[in-house]
Order: sequence, then C-alpha cells, then structure tokens
Amino acid sequence: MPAQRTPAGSARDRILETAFRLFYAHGPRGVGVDTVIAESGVAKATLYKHFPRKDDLVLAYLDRVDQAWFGALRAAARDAGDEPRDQLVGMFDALAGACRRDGYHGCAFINTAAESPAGGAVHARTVEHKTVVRAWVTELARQAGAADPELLARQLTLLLDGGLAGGVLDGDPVIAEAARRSARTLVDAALR
Amino acid sequence: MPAQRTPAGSARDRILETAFRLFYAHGPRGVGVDTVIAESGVAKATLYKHFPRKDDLVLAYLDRVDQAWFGALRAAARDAGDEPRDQLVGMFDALAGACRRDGYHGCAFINTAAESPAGGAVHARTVEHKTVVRAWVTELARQAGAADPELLARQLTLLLDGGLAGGVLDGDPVIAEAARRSARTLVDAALR
DNA sequence: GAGATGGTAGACGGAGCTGTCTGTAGAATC
DNA sequence: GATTCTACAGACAGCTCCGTCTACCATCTC
Repeated sequence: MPAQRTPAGSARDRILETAFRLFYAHGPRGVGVDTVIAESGVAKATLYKHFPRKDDLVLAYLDRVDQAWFGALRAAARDAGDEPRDQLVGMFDALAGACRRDGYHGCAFINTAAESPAGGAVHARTVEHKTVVRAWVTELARQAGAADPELLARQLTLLLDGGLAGGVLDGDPVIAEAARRSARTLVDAALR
Repeated sequence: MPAQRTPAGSARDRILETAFRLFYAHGPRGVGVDTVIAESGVAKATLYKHFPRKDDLVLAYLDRVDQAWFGALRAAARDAGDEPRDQLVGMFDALAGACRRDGYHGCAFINTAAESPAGGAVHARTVEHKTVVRAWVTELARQAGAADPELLARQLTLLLDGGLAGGVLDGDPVIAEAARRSARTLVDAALR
C-alpha cells in the first residue's frame, strides 16, 4: 500500500480513550455522544465518520476492555508459574489488581449488558466475552487434570464474576482475597 | 387517625407493580416516567404525588426487590433444615429458582448500581442491601461454627453475586448448580 | 492546479426525558 | 351543602440525546 493507513489515528485514538474512560465510569447509556466529543476535543463529524452509530463506539469500547481484562487475566496466570493448577488460582491476582485500581467500578461487561437490549449486538458481545474467557479457563482446568473441567471452569468464572461485578458496590480488595482463597479450595477439591 | 390511610392504595400499588416489572427488565434509567404512567394507567400528577422524584420510585423498587430476594434466600435456607451448615448451602436454591424464572435478568441491585451515580441515595441503597445479606450469612456461618465466619460469608456471597450478576448475560440454571456445589465444598472446608 | 483525505466548528431536527401546572371529577367527611 | 381528598387527563417548559448537515481548512498526491 502506497499511502500508510492512518497518519497516526490520533483522532480515533482520542475518541476511544475518552469513551473508554467515560463509558466505564458512568455506563455507555450514561454518557452522551456530545460529552465524548467535548472531552476528546474532536469534531462531531469526525466521531461519526469513525463510529457511524453510538453502538459502534460501545462495541469498540467493549473490545478494548476485553483486551485489557483478558490480557491481565492471562498475565496473572502466567506469573503464577508453569503448573496449570497454580495458574487457575493465580489468575485471581488480576482481580486483586483491578480492585486496587483507582476508579474501579465493577465488570464493564455485566454493567453494559445490564443496560443493553437483549437482542442487540452490544449484548451479544458481552456474552461472547464471557464465553471466550470461560473456554480458556476450561482448557486450563483440563490441563490441570480436572475430572470435570467444564464444572470447575464454571465455578471459577462464577467467582471471578462475583468479585468483579460486586465491585460496582464495594471495591474492597478483601473481596479479591476471599475469591482467591475460594479458588484454591475449589481447585484442590477438584484435583484431589 | 380518623381517616384511614389509603382507601386501597390501588393507584400506588399499580405504579409500584409496573415500575418493578419495567425497571427490572430495562434498568431504571432505561424506563421513562411517562412509560410507567402509561402502563400503570395512572395520572402523571398521581405518580408524582406518591413519588416526588423518579429516584423515590427507584428506591421503592429496590425495597420491593430486597423483600422478594432476601425473603427467597431465607426461605430456601429454612427449607434446607435446622442445621446452619445445611442452610448455608440450601440458600443457593433461591438462586436456582431465580435462574429458572421467566424474564430473569440478573441482580437488580448490581444492575441498578451500575447506572447510578456513586454518591447518591440509590447507590447507597444497593450497598445497604448487600451489607444486610452478608451480615445474615455471617451470622449463619457463626452458628455453623466456622472459624472465620466473616471470610466464609464473603466467599458465599461472592458466589451468590456471581451467579446472580451473571444472569444478565446467561440465565443458564447450570450456573446455580455450579454455585451450589461450590458452596458445599467451601462450607465443608471451612467447617472441617 | 485539481482532487482526495481527514480534520474542525457548530447549527439543526426530531425525539425522549423529568418535573410542573391547570383543570375536571367522584367520593368521603364535616 | 361545603369541603377535602384522591385520582384522572394532558399541556407545557426546559433540557438532553442521537444523528445529519453545511461550511471551512490543512495536507498530501497526482
């Protein structure tokens, strides 16, 4: 290609960065397009060129969250060592990290799903995220030698969801610690 | 008082019943006051007489959910027998019941908290609900003889939250079953 | 120079939102 | 009969929201 794609993508990036911050803090429905425009210092036409519908921006926001959160989850698992059974517990360090982060406001997917019509693309994307994460945990559980990897994955993602979702009420890091201990108990019981 | 309070409270009840249904399905922010008025067959002035602000209606909605959910939780625990350790597991039958219910849409408190400004009365009410429930579970854990009732209660309410909150994405009753099994494992481990 | 590209600035329409207000009507109470 | 209470019906103001549109500008390429 002769002309390189976007010179810097600076406008698009500013929009996404601003949307990420505002959508996470107040929920997509709680933030008007005009606010995103004002805070990102971009023209309205520019925003609508990159994201023809507000939902397109919401989807891009969810993709960004997915990258960040799923990435943190895998990194935490990796940091726990080579043993899958340790990784299943270690991934909960990502939850602890999230709880401690300033402006922590729970699970972006559950929060967004709660306000999205059931049939729409936005809701579907939130479900897709949870499915992908659970599949990854299931594979880890299989590698660890769990008799019923599906069940163990369900149990652990349930804990993750509970810890994350509850963050919208109370971001106490003690929650993450309780979740981690539960994970240890459940993993030990499943691999006995 | 000579004049009995409300002759039947029928208008107020219709408003509350309608708000309960619509708020739970779409979130308070997703339902306009006009819609509540139209669907409950009530005059606008009547609604604003009973609930001067929309937030007052939201608070009444949360109270209603609290009664229903906390009631179901205690009933499920009671049905599990007299032993506190069985009650700690049995309360998860309430989660299974919720999952199977038509129009199940996750945890009303988490969903509402996600869209409510952090400092407000609505957000505070959601936190209060979770606190009350956890206190009740803590007392149950203490009666069961847990070494660390606070921790066990955290762990179990985490499971409850995860199961409930995840319902906005996927109301599969298999979730409730996984939560129940986790609860059994955690309770057994804590009371060993 | 002509045109394409990507950006800024902001008006505008049509819709929906909350909350107020005026006016009417039935029923109970004094 | 007069008053009070409760409810119905609906117009209205003021705001926000989404998305479209016109106009202008800078840069780069042909």
